Amino acid sequence: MLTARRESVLNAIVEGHIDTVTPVGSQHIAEKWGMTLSPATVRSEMAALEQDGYITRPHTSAGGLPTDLGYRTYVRQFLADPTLGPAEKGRIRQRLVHLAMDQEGWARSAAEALSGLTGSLAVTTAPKPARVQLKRIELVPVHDLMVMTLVVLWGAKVLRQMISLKKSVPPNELTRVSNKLNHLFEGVAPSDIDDAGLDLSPLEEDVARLVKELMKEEEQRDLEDPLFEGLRQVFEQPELAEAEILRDMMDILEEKGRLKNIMEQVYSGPGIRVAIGGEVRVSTMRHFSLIVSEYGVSDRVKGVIGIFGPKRMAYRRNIPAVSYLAHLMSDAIQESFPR
Amino acid sequence: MLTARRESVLNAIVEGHIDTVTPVGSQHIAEKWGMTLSPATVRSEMAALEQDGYITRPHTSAGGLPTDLGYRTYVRQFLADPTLGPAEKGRIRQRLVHLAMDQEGWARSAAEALSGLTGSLAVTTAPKPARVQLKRIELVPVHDLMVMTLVVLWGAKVLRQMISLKKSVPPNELTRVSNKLNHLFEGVAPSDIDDAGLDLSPLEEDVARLVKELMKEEEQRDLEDPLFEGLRQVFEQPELAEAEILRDMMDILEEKGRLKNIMEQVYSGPGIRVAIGGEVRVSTMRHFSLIVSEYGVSDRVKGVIGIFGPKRMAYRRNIPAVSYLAHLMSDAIQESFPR
DNA sequence: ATCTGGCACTCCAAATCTCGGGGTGCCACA
DNA sequence: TGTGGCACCCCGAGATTTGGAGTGCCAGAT
Repeated sequence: MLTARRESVLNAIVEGHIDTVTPVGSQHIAEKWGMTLSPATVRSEMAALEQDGYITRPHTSAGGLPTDLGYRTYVRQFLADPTLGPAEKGRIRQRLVHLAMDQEGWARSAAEALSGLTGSLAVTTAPKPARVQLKRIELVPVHDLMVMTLVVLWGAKVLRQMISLKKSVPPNELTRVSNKLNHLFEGVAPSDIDDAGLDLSPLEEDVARLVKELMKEEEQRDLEDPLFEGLRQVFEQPELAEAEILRDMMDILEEKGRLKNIMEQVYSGPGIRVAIGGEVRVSTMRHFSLIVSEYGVSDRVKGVIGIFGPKRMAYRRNIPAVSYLAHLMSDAIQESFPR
Repeated sequence: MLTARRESVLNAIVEGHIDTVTPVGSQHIAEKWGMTLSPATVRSEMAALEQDGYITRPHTSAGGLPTDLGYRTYVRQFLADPTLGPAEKGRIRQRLVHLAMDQEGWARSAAEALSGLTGSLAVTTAPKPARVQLKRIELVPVHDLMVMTLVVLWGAKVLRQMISLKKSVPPNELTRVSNKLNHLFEGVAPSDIDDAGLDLSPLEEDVARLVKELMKEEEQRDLEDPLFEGLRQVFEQPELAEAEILRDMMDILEEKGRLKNIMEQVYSGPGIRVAIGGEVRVSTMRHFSLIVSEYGVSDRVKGVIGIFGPKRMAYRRNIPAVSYLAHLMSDAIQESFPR
């Protein structure tokens, strides 16, 4: 049974731990309370909290530490109502300047704002349109048996892939091929690329197939690669003195794929999500939390923005910040992707 | 006076320190020597080395630690002759597979090979052609007052920049503009873009100017942005337990610009270079060393590859590895950029 | 039926102390 | 010029101590 009082004791424990790093004892809590409750009473509440799995103790006769479940219940209140003071809102808006930037620029700018504001490691992915449409194909000879295929999509995304040829092809022939294909396929979606009955040369066919392949892949992926900002700050966190924890973090951050994978597990649909420690089935996340929110315009374009850090992070500030920034991004995108 | 014997004592100190992490005393050295010299004699040599600034002592009556100068003299021998055993060569070649990769792919593959082989943090920049030449201009509308300009260069590099328009321009007008400019400027170098007497519309002029600007910038930069590989491994290094040293490292690695700057200070021309600790005037480099080598084909295309790590790194292995890999890269490039 | 003050007890973390060993410097001698 | 010997230094790893923060529980107050 989680009575109201018990819950506020839990809150005090979580917040106490967040800003002292150490286990927090009954006295601290009673004091924070303005002594409307005695330490002894708090102790009995703590015993109950431990019983029910909200807190643990590092050893008998030590203060309490929140468990994942403890954090979860603590966090719930901010998820329910992630509103932000107007002052904070202003501060965020101020930091988020993205005039004349491409989409990756937006993502970077958002990450910078978020990181600067919360002092944590911010993670964002650039907005990615759900449907892809061909703008132009470009064939650039690299040397006689190698050609780089560039596929420019609407939205200014560029895909690239090398082709190796069996035999040398002169540049002007390449130009002819790309012109022909551009003519045939301009503005087309990957499913509409169909070379049946078009009477294409073998090279033309190869290129068409490759382009279709690349575009399909692009359409399949649902997030761009994440980029992060504020790595340095996260090292200030005391938990990273632990070699093992540091290793875990590097494991997650070293290749984008890992982080992306975790983000995909967590975000699932609009709204703000939090994954706390072991809640996501990745062992290296044990000591960390991830706050993420999707942003974008439903079904047309989306990205994800979030904060990664030790479980002992400032949820109270971070959750509303992520939430608000996601809204700002969505608004900006709404304006930029009309139609 | 650095006699031959004194120098070999220095070598023993450096290598001893490299693999024990601790200061190294006269006994160790004498033993390593097979006891052809007594510890007492070694001590007097060490006194001289300290006198001349090759080593320091953390306190009276402790073993010796190499200074930057000490490392420098130690390293000199490998710089003079950075040859590698055929076995090692084979192992490197084996790791370096870059068929059908673009140039950034090469750089990444090289970094992976280097990192995997030496267990250090490898840094590379993609090969960058010295001269730039226009392949194609692409104008992609983003929304009615925003257009993304893509500039495709020979070598398949793509530059991108947003333009904001004063008033809306229909897509087919954009296509017309890009077609016209492509017609005029295809294959041209930035200095040859000259809109005088060409009778261009204001928009055409703007785009032409922008393209010229972008290409000039591109020509000016002499290195691509560095990318690195093997971050996790460098954290295994015991020196990074020191919070301050760790912070210094994050400072250098967090934004590419910083690292690039240091690399540019160090590399200066073909051949292999080493910067040890304070030798480069960047305070955060105090505890670190950087081995770099240019690669490429003289005056036509170049990049840089290197290893970053604590001063106490395996120069003996790392220097030849960097050197050999640079050669491999140069050869590969030679093949791929004929003409 | 709850809450509280009091008390005995636990455990950690920091401070202090001890001590062995790896190191030096120097000197006298081959 | 190199070496053995010797006195001495000083760090670092344990061992020991100690103070404080904390608990659990009980008996009495509300």
